[in-house]
Amino acid sequence: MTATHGSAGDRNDRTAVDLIVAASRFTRRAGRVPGFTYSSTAWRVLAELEQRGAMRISDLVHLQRITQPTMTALVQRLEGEGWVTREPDPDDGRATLVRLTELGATALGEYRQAAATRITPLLAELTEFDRATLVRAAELLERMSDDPALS
Amino acid sequence: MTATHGSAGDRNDRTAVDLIVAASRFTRRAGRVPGFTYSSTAWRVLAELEQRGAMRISDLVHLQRITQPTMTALVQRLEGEGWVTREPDPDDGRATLVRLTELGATALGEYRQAAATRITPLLAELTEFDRATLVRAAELLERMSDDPALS
DNA sequence: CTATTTACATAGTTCGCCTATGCATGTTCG
DNA sequence: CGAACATGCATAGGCGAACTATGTAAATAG
Repeated sequence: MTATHGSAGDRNDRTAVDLIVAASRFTRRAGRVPGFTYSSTAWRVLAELEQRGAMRISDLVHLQRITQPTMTALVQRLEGEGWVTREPDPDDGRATLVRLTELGATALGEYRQAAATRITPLLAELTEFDRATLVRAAELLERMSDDPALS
Repeated sequence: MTATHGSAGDRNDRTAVDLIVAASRFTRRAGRVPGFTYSSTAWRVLAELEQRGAMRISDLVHLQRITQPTMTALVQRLEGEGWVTREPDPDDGRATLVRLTELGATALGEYRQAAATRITPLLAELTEFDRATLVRAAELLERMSDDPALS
């Protein structure tokens, strides 16, 4: 970090790095829930399917920023768990539609419950203002994550 | 998420889950910097060594929440890059001290620079209040990450 | 119709995590 | 003092998570 002059750009650089580090650490510690061996990406895929309904593998690829073969492999594993189903896309003979199953929704809910159980008590220790800060920060992180510049 | 009653606990559960998801997505998108193939954990280890000086493998294990063999392997790879050195700990014949090299500090700086380059413009588009929100959120995430409950 | 693009599966590789195990050193206690 | 136990880390093996490369089939463009 070049801290020669305290311009806004430099301050934002520092904030950017701090944010990446903090998010990374938090993700590592909060996201790995004992007893749940699948990765953050897997849970994010399930959540995306829950929110949006059936999606193509290529759609998931774009949203999750991993390569198509990685996504194919993951979807195959999730299918093996009975958490998703795969069917041909009626609109395009090349494409596959991935759909969340009830079993998958249940598994996702259980992961969420387990993850929340570890974080919620920490949130309860914060002030109302700090909690609101984190709520807003989550929104901002999501928004930034969706920015085309981060593709 | 059981939204049957709007108690604070449930709201905090929801916030906890949103935070985990948002941090995970942001980490995936912001932390994977084109041209830099090492994982978040690797950069965090380098940053920790930079901040604290030479450390034992077991110290790094505790701080990063990964197993000792995983850390041994990572340190070996980092050593192979010339980013860290390993030497016997004079205080304990079993232990190894890992030390950041100048090359490692340079590599870390380059990663930071590259990572910041992609996020900083997004920060510049936010209001001053939202930026302050993210600064505070980073602090809170770090604090929560350090909580013994998340071990 | 041909050429090109798109969608996804397969193959191979490396990294990132894990558990299990083994060796060496350090500590405690009878 | 020596045995039992604890600690620190390296190695081995396994699987998931990521990648690039490649191939097949379907869709699109000219």
